[in-house]
Amino acid sequence: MTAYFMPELPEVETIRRGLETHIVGCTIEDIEIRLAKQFAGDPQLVIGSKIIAVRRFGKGLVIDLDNSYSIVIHLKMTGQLVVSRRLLTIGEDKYPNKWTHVIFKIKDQKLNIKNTNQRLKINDPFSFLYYNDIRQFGWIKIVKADEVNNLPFFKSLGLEPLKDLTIIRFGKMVKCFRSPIKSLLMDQGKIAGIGNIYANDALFAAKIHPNRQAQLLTQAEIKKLFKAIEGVLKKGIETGGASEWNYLNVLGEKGGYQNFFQVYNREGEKCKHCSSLIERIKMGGRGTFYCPVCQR
DNA sequence: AAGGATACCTGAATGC
DNA sequence: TGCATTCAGGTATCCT
Repeated sequence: MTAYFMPELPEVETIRRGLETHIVGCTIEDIEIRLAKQFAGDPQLVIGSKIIAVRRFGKGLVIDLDNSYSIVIHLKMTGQLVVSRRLLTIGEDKYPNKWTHVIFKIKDQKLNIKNTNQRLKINDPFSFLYYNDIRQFGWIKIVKADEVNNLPFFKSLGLEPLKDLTIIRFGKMVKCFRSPIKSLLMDQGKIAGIGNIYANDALFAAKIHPNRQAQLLTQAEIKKLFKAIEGVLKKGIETGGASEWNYLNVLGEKGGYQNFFQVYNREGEKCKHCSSLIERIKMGGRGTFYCPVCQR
C-alpha cells in the first residue's frame, strides 16, 4: 500500500526551524491566493509586515509579524511549505506547481543589501514561500497575535511533549483514560503533536500493544512509554522528519526518519526485534501496526 | 459526555 | 488497455 501521512510534531518542528532560519527578518510583499478555501482572513493585514518569529504548537505553525498579526498554518496531511530556491541560490524553483495554492512573496532586507554579489543568482531581492497541498485539507489564517490561542485548534491542544508533558502528568493522564492507549497518544487535546507514525513506533519501543486499555497499564509500562515517546520524537527531529511520500522541509528536501520505522507501514515485514511478522489492524479508522509477539 | 461516523480531497492501487 | 471503484488520513462537525 501507499503511505499517506501528514507532518507530525518532528516534521512540523523541522519546518519551523527552517522557516526561522530562512524567513525571519523578511518582509511580506504580497500574497497570491490560488485556492481561496485554504486561506482565511484579509491578506492586506500582513502585507508590508516583517516576520519576527515562527512558533509551533503541536502540529500547528504560527508566523508572527511585527504589526501584531500572525499567519497561522496547519499542514494537515499533505501541506508543504517550501522556500524559493532562488532565495538560497541553490537552483531553480520547482514551484509553483499544480498543487501550489498560496504564494507568499517576500523580501529579504539582507539579500537586498547584498544583491549585487553572487549570493543571488539573479538580481532580484524577492523570494517566495510556497504553500503546496495535494489534498487541500490544510489551512492558513490571518489572525491577531493575541487571538491565536483562541482559535479552536489551538484552544483545545493538549500538552506539548518534550516540554510540558512530564512523566507525572503523563501518568495521571494514562490512568484516567479508559480507551486504548494509542487513542490517547493521538488525541491532540491530551498530547499535542503525536500522529500515527510516532504513536505506532513509540508503542513498539515500549512493547505495549496499541489496543491496551490505557488505565490498565502498569507504572513500569507508563514510564517506558513516556521514554519511548521522547525517544521517537527526538529521533524524528534529529533525522529531519519522516518522508515516505509527501513530506518535505522548507528547502524541498526529504527527511530521514522513514529509514528508522520500527512498525509503521511495515505490515507483513519482519519485526526488527524478534522477526515475527508485523500486523496491521484498524483503530479509530487509522492503520495501526504492531508486532504481535513483542507488544502485549 | 464521550466515542463513533462522516465530510473534506486526490493520487495510487485495485478491480474487471 | 482503460475506465471505474476503493482507500488513506487529521480534524471539524454532526450523531448517538
